[in-house]
Amino acid sequence: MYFNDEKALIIQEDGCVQLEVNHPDYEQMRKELICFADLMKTPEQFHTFHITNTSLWNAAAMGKKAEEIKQFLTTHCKMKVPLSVIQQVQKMMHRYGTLQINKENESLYINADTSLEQDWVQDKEIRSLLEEEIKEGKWKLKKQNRGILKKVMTSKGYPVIDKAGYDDSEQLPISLRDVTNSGEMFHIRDYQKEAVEAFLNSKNIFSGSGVVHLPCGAGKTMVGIYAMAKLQCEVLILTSNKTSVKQWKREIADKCNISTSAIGEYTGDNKQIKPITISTYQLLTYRRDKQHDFKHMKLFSSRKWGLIIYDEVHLLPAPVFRATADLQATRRLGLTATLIREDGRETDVFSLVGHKCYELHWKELEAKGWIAKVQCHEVRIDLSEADQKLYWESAAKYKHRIAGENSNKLQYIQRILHHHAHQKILIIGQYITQLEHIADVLKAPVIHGKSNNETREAYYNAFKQGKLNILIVSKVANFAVDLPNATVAIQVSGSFGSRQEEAQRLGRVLRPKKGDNEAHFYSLVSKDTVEQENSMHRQLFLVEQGYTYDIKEVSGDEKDGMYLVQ
DNA sequence: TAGACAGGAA
DNA sequence: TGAAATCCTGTCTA
Repeated sequence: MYFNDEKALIIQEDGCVQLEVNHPDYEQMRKELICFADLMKTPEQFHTFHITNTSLWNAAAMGKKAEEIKQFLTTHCKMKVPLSVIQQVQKMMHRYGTLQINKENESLYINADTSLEQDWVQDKEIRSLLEEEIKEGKWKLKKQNRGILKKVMTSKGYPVIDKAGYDDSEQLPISLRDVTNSGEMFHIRDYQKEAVEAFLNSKNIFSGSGVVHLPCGAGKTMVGIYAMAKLQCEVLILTSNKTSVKQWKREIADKCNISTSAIGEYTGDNKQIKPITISTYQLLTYRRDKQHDFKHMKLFSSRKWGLIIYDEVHLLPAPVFRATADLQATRRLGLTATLIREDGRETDVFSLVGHKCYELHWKELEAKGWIAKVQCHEVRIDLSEADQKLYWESAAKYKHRIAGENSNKLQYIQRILHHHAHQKILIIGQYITQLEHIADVLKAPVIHGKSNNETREAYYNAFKQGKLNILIVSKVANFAVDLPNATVAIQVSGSFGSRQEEAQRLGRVLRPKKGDNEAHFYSLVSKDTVEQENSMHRQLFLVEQGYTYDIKEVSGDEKDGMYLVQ
């Protein structure tokens, strides 16, 4: 069989694409591939991508053509591209845009391109959501099925473009201010403006709804606020926690000409419903037990919202998906830094909130200087002798923790601290006992879930003001929006293969730095354990964004710390 | 009537 | 896979 060794790709029948890491065109290839395929694995020699229906539609939504993709695959494949892959690309990209939902005289219709096969009509589940056939390629559908139909059709390989528009909403005059409360001049950044334009004019599955994908610290709140100012309507904002509710409220009051009495918090301790209302996912999904209803879901229909903002949309809980399915007549804006979920429900986010309508890769923002340049290091450390015995004798479910708490990690933490002396360093980990032990040895404070607010604030402030250089934090780092930024982050343990957590933690050093604008992210991993496997998966999202981990293998009895200083 | 705290949920 | 964090509510205390 013809096999060209100079080419970079191997393509399998199931849509998996292997990219040779040492190929001279690796970087260029990676950039091309992530436009239409998902990164699945990153072992040392080949990175595996997967071409899926969703990844192809996303490419189509962002303006890519089937021909370009086929051309790219054919040009760079070591051998002949499997026919099944060519067909999938052809079929899915061509299907995109051929099915539409339209509104005529208050009724909803689905219109299909009749030059294509109408096999979707044969599907029982899809049929049950339709009302009647008007003529070939035109079906009437029940209004209440608008969301669920899109979801079902999408999952079966038929993306529908929703052009039925939105219900009338209550108007609310909002404009941006030029000067903030602290007297600073304020203007919106170009990319934030572009994101909102893309959202309002999105021509993908939903016109006028969608997900904006921006790195941590790129000012996603401002994107939401600018969208509000453009739309001039009443807004419901859903976010992940109470600190974030307060932050939205503060930002809106600071950046907009609007009376604070028009902004309401709808949380456990304060249930206001105002023209701008901010709430949490957890309140919405609260119910006493499975026999009771979600009593706060009615917030969705309590006013004529013109826009619903889903902050951190990747965290969207299952019951809110269901509610969102019924909300297709309200404009929706999703905001996220990491549109990935380990439960695979990102397709649901696409089909119910909206497709990705704007994206700025982390590395692009770095190049523009809006975020710091981060060097990622993975330090692979041998298990200590005691832990090694324990590890091999223990059942699988305990191995992750033993590897995470590997006592050899401590000496490498100390070496890294020594190497970055006088810089601001966050040590982040998963297990409280481990963190407390580290805190003990380093004589540094630790903050975890049970630390009260005064303690947290006191340490955060000391850290911000430079009175404190080392701060140890638990999983609070995944949630706390007020956790101060640092120059160096050391991850000592983490939860299984969470790509989101890895990205979140790297985000802790992204704020631009004075001088060379450089920061470091270290991930300490026990060599040849489940932790090493998990860490590969954790890194996938960041590798997709263009980060590379420089890997150092070290053994437990090494006495010199030179490996860090080269 | 505010604050503390336990218990359940996802 | 397991551990930890968060939030909401109801109850108890001062």
